[in-house]
Amino acid sequence: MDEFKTLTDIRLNKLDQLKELEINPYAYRYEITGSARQILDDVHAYEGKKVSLAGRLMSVREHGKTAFAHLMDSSGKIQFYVRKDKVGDQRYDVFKLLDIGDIIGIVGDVFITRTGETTVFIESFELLAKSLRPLPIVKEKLEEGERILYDEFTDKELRYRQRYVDLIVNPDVKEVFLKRSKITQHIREFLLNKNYLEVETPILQPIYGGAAARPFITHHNALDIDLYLRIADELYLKRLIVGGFDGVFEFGKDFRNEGIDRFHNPEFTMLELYVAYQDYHFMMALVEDLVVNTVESLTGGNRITFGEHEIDFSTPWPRYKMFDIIKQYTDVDLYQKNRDELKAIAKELDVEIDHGFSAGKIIDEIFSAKVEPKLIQPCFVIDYPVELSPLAKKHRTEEGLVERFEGFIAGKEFCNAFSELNDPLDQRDRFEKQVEYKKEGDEEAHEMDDDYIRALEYGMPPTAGLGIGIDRLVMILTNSPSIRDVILFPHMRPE
RNA sequence: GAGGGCGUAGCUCAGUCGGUAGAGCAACGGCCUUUUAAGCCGUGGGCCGAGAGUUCGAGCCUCUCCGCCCUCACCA
Repeated sequence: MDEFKTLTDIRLNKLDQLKELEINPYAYRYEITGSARQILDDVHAYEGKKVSLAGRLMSVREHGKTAFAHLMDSSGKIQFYVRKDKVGDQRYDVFKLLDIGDIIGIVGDVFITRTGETTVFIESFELLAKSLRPLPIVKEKLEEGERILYDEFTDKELRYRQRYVDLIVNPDVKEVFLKRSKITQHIREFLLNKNYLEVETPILQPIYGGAAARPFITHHNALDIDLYLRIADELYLKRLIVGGFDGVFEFGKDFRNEGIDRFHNPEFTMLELYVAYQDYHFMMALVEDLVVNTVESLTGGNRITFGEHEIDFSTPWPRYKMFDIIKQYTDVDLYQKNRDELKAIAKELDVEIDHGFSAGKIIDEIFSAKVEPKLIQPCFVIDYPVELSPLAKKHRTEEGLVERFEGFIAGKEFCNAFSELNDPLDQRDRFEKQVEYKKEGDEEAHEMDDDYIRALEYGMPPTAGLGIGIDRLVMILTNSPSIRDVILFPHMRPE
């Protein structure tokens, strides 16, 4: 065998040998009767019965003219036992040409070995797809109920670039993405049950808006115009409220041209929701309801472990006014302070700020540095400075503030919502201010959106709006320290 | 964008003071008919991330580049 240099060469040679035996190494279909999980969960019902399974060969322990092996299907791993005198000499030779990683189908009777493991004693098997690349071999041992892993596939770069391998050999990874799917499905059903309408709005937008971020730019050839990949769905969804829908939501991919770290991926999933005739108080209650419901559906309770923290989702979650909570953590009252005073306070508190920052931006910086990391248990921070929120409605009683809240869990923002600004004249003023900020060099400031103003001029009912960062929420609910652990194919530099 | 860490066999990792590249698992050959990190005997496998430099000699020292991770900054 020394003419074969690599493991893939050896497998290619086996492929040739199989073809010589007139075995198609890439079969067309295979009839199965169930899953590994079903059998393992109900051994007594299956014991002595014939089953047919298909999946990936994950381990082989040969013992002369017999072998024990594990087959893994989408539900889990199950052991099977193959014996030369059972499958026949020729087929046993074929079995020896199989490799870990091959996709095979098996037929046999369920029994329990004398060490107590549920096993399929196979009478026949079929190769369904030959694997040409060696999988990482992860071995595990059960010791006092603990699962001990040996040679676990841990290289993060390989795991993210070759997620398919990660999913094959690291069962916990699959678990996270099953949970992610359950979470979004649950949220969707929750909202549909409340009669909100799921809609789709443009990803390619001539004017981007709805958030403060730098966009990706693309080009439409036939029209010869630049378009932006959306940074938010907001302005389109509110046009739909103008159009007469009372409640709409969208699970949307947003794209922001910013740095990448363990909390940021260039494309990410945002749930946005708009409800006519409601305000931000209604929306806070809705968020509590939605999140608590989701946690319950996932865990059966209302507590979750995230890193070193125990998160308790019991409602009601505290509502902290932004200036109150800043005062609580810094002993400084920022309300009604002007920009120069705020600059001095920031310096005093050791919070770095740029020269161009507005008063609102300085307040936000102080909040982010001194308060946000402390907000471990679920809570809402409410009533933000108007400059930070060009799309939010003026506070009904507090001067200079808007009716906005952000939700925090484990020291990170996971949602943002407000009573939506529906006064077209005020909105035009706000946009004009944003345009000024932009001229002064704020790359994240809004552009003027004349069509959006036009829509508001026709009249938009009082509306409450919400955005939830789905990736962030999934991180918390799956105890994942990095956003890359909850995105199947996180962004990577090209190989 | 700045700072720190890492990159050695398919996987997980050693590699001393600069002196011929190592282990376990996987693979290959042999033995073994209820094993389970199966076991025993034997064998092969490397562009040491890439390139340049210092040196008689570089996996190791220096520089440049590439990729990943962490922290910070910007953001959700």
